[in-house]
Amino acid sequence: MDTKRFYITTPIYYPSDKLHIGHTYCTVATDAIARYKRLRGYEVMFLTGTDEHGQKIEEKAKAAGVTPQQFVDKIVAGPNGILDLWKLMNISNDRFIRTTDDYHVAAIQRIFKKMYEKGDIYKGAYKGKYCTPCESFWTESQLKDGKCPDCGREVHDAEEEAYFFRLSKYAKPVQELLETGTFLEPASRVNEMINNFIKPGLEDLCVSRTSFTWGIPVDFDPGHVVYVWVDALFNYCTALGLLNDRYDDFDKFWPADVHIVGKEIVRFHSIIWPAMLMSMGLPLPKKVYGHGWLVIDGGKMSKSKGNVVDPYVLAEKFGVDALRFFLLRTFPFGSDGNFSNELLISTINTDLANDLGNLVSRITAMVEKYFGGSLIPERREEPVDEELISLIRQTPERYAAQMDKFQLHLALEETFRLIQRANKYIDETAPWVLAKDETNKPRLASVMYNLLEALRVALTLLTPFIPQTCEKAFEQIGADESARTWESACAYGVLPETVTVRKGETLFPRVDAAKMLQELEEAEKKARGPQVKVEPVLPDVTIDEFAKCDMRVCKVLKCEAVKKSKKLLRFELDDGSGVTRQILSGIHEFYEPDELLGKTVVAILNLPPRKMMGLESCGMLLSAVREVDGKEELHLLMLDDSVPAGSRLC
RNA sequence: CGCGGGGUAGAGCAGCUGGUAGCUCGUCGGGCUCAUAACCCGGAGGUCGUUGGUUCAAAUCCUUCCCCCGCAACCA
Repeated sequence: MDTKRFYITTPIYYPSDKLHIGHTYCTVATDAIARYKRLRGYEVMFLTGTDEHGQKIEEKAKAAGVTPQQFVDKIVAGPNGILDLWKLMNISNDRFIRTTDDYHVAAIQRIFKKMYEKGDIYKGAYKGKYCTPCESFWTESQLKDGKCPDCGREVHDAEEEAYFFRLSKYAKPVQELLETGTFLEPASRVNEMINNFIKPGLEDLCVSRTSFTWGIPVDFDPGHVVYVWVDALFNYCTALGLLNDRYDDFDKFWPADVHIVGKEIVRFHSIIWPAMLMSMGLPLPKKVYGHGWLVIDGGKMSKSKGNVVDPYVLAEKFGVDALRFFLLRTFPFGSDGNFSNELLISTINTDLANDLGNLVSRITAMVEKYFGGSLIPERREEPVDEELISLIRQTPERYAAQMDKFQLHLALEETFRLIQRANKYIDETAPWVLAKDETNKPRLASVMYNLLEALRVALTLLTPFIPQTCEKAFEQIGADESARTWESACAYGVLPETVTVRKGETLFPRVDAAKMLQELEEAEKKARGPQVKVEPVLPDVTIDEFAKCDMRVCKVLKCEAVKKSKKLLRFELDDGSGVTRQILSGIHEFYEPDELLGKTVVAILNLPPRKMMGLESCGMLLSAVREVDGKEELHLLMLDDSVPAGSRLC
């Protein structure tokens, strides 16, 4: 019999910016499913990657003064980039595709040409509203008050030559696909697609652009680049080797078992994607699953609101497994979830520290205390054991039923029911009472064994979610590799009779909520950048009063530290008069004398001379000053060296 | 009438193929002391957004209105 195979994907993310907790959520969920399938014995292909072309990246790169390739390289492969993030989050993807990879580029050109030769891609004119200064096309609906949404200026009708995909041709089969079967889940998303997009009629889709160049060139028509649809969606196939020889398992893994996607791109995956596959004569993926979003205070996370949550900060503070667990335990996978630090902390404390971590801790402690670490083979069963044992037996099946529906939070709920039952069982059997009488040893051994078995099964089920912790905990309860399989999770009595435990480090320390919230706030403040305190504007002065200040450009002829002074520097300046002027300035904290030699600075000359540290200062150098995070910062005002000494400021 | 989702105990959510309203946190009280001040048991707290209807029976089906959120060509 063939090995059971499972192909699962995340979206390929757009690296125009650092990824946030929402991307992490999606990837972690996909990872848990992939790990679960491996546990179940499937040969899994888990793909993730990045969608690196497009106008936005071209613009961002330009603004940053680098090439688009350099720009995406940094975000994808640079320090704290996307690859690093997935490594940190312990993501077990088998492959990572970048749409700038050579094999993908070449394959997309072939796919585009194939669809063109078939007649499903044709050349036409893209009509829209054009903003000349922004060099951008907009649709009617994108306009803001009839004007360019970017710059607010007038737009005019324009058209450009472009290639179109005959999406309209596939409207009917796509509708049937959505209406019958379970292609798109959760089911609530189906109505949205049909009412919103299919019923009003599917228009042909613009699949090339000439307005920017950062994309895959249409090889038979210079000037055109392939637009996102064909480029990005087909990644799921090229990464397996479709029309390229980098990989060779397209036949093995295609069609995909499930594309996990965010709800905002459900449309592309449930309408455009199947249509394009139909055009190519390829089998359709078995399922598209649109998960919900993490929202904050009921509103969307966004840069402009400044409420974007950084996964690095959270992983560092709470640990990777705790973060993974929280994301998947707390929120129903299909719908939106309200993210908050308070909820994160309370989930960690309740489930991971109090229930799971503490259970491991109390059981291993008892086995060590009462048996010196290894159980005796003698047993004495009692009726009270029945309930626990029967739950141990039932849980894997219930868990699997939920996992197979991608109801990750419910699968975890089932698992924690077992963990809670085990905690209760300790109360029911009161091992510390049994331990007082030697003759109860066999009974005590039974109780401990049942508890260890409950833990073993629970840990196996948790492995896809918190792999690192489970490994540690398995060690502690004396479960070797063979006792960590799915098959053994479905059985009772797998651990050896005289199993040896070893109490280890605390798996999940309780989090001090008040302290942690404060730390997070500080970390966020730091991430947000320094807080600059700006002084209020002073009361008005008249132009005449201002004109009394004689501010002039000076050249630094000599600069040295004043002896015994921490702050003072002594300057000899050329103020244009021909006579050297001496000024003292308290800026030694910010500048060393050498670096100021020869600089062009500005000074007020007509202040009355003043003595400092026994030296006379004839004027004052001007600096830009402000308070950052409670500390004063200063920049000496310096001009271009081409400005001659003696020039007056007015 | 653009489309979709949602309004259920102090907070966050489940229930919604109709039949005495559940879960987690918090709160109050009790138990236990093996354990990460953890664990176990119990109590209090809800006219299930609003209007009308179907039914022996509605949070659950239909209807009126109100409020919140998202989407509306590419932010998971």
